[in-house]
This record gives sequence, structure tokens and C-alpha cells, in this order.
Amino acid sequence: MLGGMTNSRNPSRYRAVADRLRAQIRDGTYGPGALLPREEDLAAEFDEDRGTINRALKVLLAEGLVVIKRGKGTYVTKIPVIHRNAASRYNKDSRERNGGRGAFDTEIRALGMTPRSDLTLGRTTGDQLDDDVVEVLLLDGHTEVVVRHRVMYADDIPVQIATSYIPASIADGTPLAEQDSGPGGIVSRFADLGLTQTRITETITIRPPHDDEARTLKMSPDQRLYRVLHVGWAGDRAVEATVHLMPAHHWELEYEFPTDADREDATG
Amino acid sequence: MLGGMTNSRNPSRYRAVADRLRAQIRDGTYGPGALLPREEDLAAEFDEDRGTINRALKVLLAEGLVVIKRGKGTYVTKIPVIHRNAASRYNKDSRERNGGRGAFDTEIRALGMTPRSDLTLGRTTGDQLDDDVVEVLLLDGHTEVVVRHRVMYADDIPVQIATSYIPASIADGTPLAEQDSGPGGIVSRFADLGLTQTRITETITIRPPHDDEARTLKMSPDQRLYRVLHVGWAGDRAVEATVHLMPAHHWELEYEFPTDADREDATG
DNA sequence: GAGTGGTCTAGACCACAGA
DNA sequence: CTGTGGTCTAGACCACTCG
Repeated sequence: MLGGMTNSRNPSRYRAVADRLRAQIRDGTYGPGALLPREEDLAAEFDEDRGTINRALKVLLAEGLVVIKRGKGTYVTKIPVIHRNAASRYNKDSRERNGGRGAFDTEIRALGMTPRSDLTLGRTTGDQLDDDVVEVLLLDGHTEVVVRHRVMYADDIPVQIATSYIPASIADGTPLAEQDSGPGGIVSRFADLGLTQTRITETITIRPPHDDEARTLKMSPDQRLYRVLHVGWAGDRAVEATVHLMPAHHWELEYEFPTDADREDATG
Repeated sequence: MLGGMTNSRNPSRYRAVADRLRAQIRDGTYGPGALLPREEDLAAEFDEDRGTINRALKVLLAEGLVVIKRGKGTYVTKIPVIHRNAASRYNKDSRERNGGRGAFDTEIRALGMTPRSDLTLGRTTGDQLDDDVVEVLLLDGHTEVVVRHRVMYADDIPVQIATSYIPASIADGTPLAEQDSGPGGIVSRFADLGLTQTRITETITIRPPHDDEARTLKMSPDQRLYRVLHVGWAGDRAVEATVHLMPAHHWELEYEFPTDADREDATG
């Protein structure tokens, strides 16, 4: 009575268990924040080996549906999905509308949660940066960049790491190199410097977290994060690059853009 | 000699094995398309149990680094990352530049691969559609929509499912309801109808594939796909919604948009 | 049928949390 | 010290591929 499968839909017992638990989470049997029975009890309930249950819970963990606390138990995830609208983040109206708070604050408050963020300032050269950041900022081994490293929380749960890189030649002597970048965020500061960002590009990839990122964001290695490389352009010059790391299961990303019929280069 | 860990970086043996194999894939020890040794041999090589090796390979599978073919062996993934630029896809210049071929063709040919796609036409009512599609197209239980379902391949490897929904009231009697939607893709057809899409919104989420999607895209349930809900707006009316499903490890998504300083509603 | 991966089991030991 | 999850093992059986 080993191995085997029930049908083609559920190739394995642990996936079948995962499916059943997932359904129970969705239908409210186990609501947000609820503590699931311990694995041994689930094993008895489903008449499976504990190993099978453990594997099933790993599936749900990878999907971000549960949070497993070693030594304590397995809980249903609390956070709703956070919506990030890229366009409105960099829209002047929006920036001023929310009273000088950043876009992140708005996103989190929209969910009735409390935003918080920790900022660390630093500087470095291209050696230790991701290749694409180096490339877009035209860095060589010597050029220094100011690093603004932010860890963002919603109700004390870490939901994003955002690291901005600004060439020191631009940032030095401005609020960009200071702890408090002032109302409206750094985009407004660039405008003050005469470096109005007219164009934004964002490149999205998905990958597992590195060890340090997993620690900071309290993620399992089986979970995935969005890596968004955000670049602000003043003309053809990249004046700022920011890498956003967000647990994929917590976020939904939205983009909005005009087609060429609506742009200056439209011909018809 | 059971359990245990080597250090805090590699909490478990299977992850350590995964790390070593990942490194070997990156450094070319096992190049694209290469066949890895069978699990039993890897077990001997790393002096681990086969179960541990199997678990390590599952990690790499979930990351999309290997393709496991039951009964045959485990191979290093061949496909490079495909780049999708949302803005240029819907730019008239680009559409005409590539000789009437769609954006997908361009994306795949840019990698030296051969694109192919299968189109299935159908129609349905809102009942069976995703909630967000129903909502944006203002569908009720009766309104019919034309469904254009495409499965796209690169060198015969499935890399995307794109399903477009167009209200029948718009599509009927036009090429939109036909097998061949004509040069420039359906966006050009909308323009012909006087429904020039002036604005696009795309909403991105990550999730595991459903069973049928996993089969079509040859994905493991542990892998993830991007779900991009693309909506074309003519004024305030959504004239088309397309759901793009793409294995996350195969794709990189790029967006480009002007800041308000560059838009008609700019005040300063 | 032989070869390869997929999974299950049952028991054991480790690591972290908390009283 | 107890409770909970994390992992490893060794063996066994199943499923898919190919000759």
C-alpha cells in the first residue's frame, strides 16, 4: 500500500491534501490568522503519514497561503494583496494629493493597514551592484553612487525592500543624500534639481529570494519575489535606478500607458 | 548521522545540493540542454540519499532551471529569457515595422527561435470567465463575448497562453471574429472599426498553474506563471480584455510610460 | 523488461519557541 | 523540558519511456 495515486487530477497524496487544505482556507474553515492543527493531528484527520502532511503544507507555504512558525505552528496568512499602480506612483497629482506621503503609504493605508519603513543611507561603487543597474547608470568601477535602502512594512510585516541608486555627482549636496528626502519623495527632489524625470521604465522578473532577502522579508526559499528594476530618465539620461523586491504572493502590479495614438510621435 | 545541517547558510542538505547543482549549471558544467546524471549517480557523487537528490532537483525544477522527463532523465533548460515590452507591443510604428507580424513573433525571433501559435475561436458568456474580466467588460450572464484563444510556442516549446475576450456586439461581422485577424493584429482591427485604443492597462499577478494550464504549458505545479490582465480602452470603454499566462521563469516584462510632466494633464 | 523519476512510509534526530 | 515543525534515511512500489 505504498506510492500510487487516486486519479490523474491529483497525481499525489500530498497535493491532494494541499488541495483540500487550500479549499478549507478559501471557504473560511480556517480564516486569516487561524492556527491550523498540528501536523500529527492533520495526519490523523486525513489518514496520512506526517511526512505527507508536511509536504502538503510546504506547497501552501510556497503559495504564500500559510505562515509556518517553527516550534509554534502553522497559521493562515493575514495580509491581503497589496496593489501597486506604477503610473499613479509617479504622477504629480497623486504625489501631492496624499499630503506629501509616498506612494507606499497610500497603498498600505488603502488596505486599512499601517505603513512603516526604515531607511538606511550609504554609498558604493559599481562593483557590488547588479549588472543591469551598473549598465543603465553607466557606472564604472570608480563612480560612486548614493544608496537609499528602504525596508517597508505593513502592520509590522515586511512587504518590500526598495533600494535606490543615484550617481553621487547628482545626489551630493542635495536632500537626496539625506535621511529625509522631503515631501513628495525623491522624484520631487529630482525635479527641484532641474532633472525632471520625463520617462520611467520598469523591468519585472521573478526569482527566489537570496538568503539575506529571505531573512529580511521573512520568506521561505520556496517562495518567489518580484524584482522590479525601476529607472527614471531625464531625457536620455538615467538619473536614478531603484530595485524593488516584493514577495510575489503579497503584491499585484498595475501599469497604465497610452498607445501611440495618444502620444506626440503619433502620425495618424 | 541523521538530520542536522552544515551551517546557517544552508539549512538543509537538499538545499546545499541544489545550490551546488545550480552553480554547476551556471558555470557551464552542465550547459543548456545537457542531461544530468541520474539521481542514483548524483546520490553517489554527493554522498547523499537519493531522496535528498530528488528533493534538490525539485528545487531547480521549481526555478525553471531544469526540465525533468520521467523515464528519461533531467535536462538543463534550453530557452533563454523572453523579453516582453508592453509599450512597443502596442505602438503603431512597431506593429507596422515588423511586416504585419505580431509582437510575439518579434519577441521570439529576437532570440533566434522560431515562433508558432495555434488559434482557437469560440464564444461564451460571462459565467465561465474570471471575475476581473467580467467586471472590466461590464458583462452580465447573457452578454456574449468572442473568445480568441492562442497557445504560443518558441521552437515548439509552449511559452504563453493568451486569451482575448471581445464583446460580440463589437466583434461580430468583423475580422475580429475570424480565424485570420489580418496584419497588425487585433489592435489594428479595432482602429479600423473606429475604436482606437488610446489607453492600455495591465495588471500582473503570480500564481501556480491550474491543471489544464500546467498540461498545456508543460509546467510543474511548483512553478509559477505570470497572469497579465490586459485591457484596451477606447475612451472610458473597455473594448477588449486579454489574459496572458506565461511561465514566470521564461519571461521578463518591461513597461515604459511618461511621467505627468510629459502628459496633457500636466500642470507644471 | 529495463531504466529513470515520483512518492510514500516509519522511524529517528535536529532546531526553535515557550513555560 | 515539552511541543511543533524540518529533514534525513532506506526501502518499497508506482508510472512513464523506450527498445
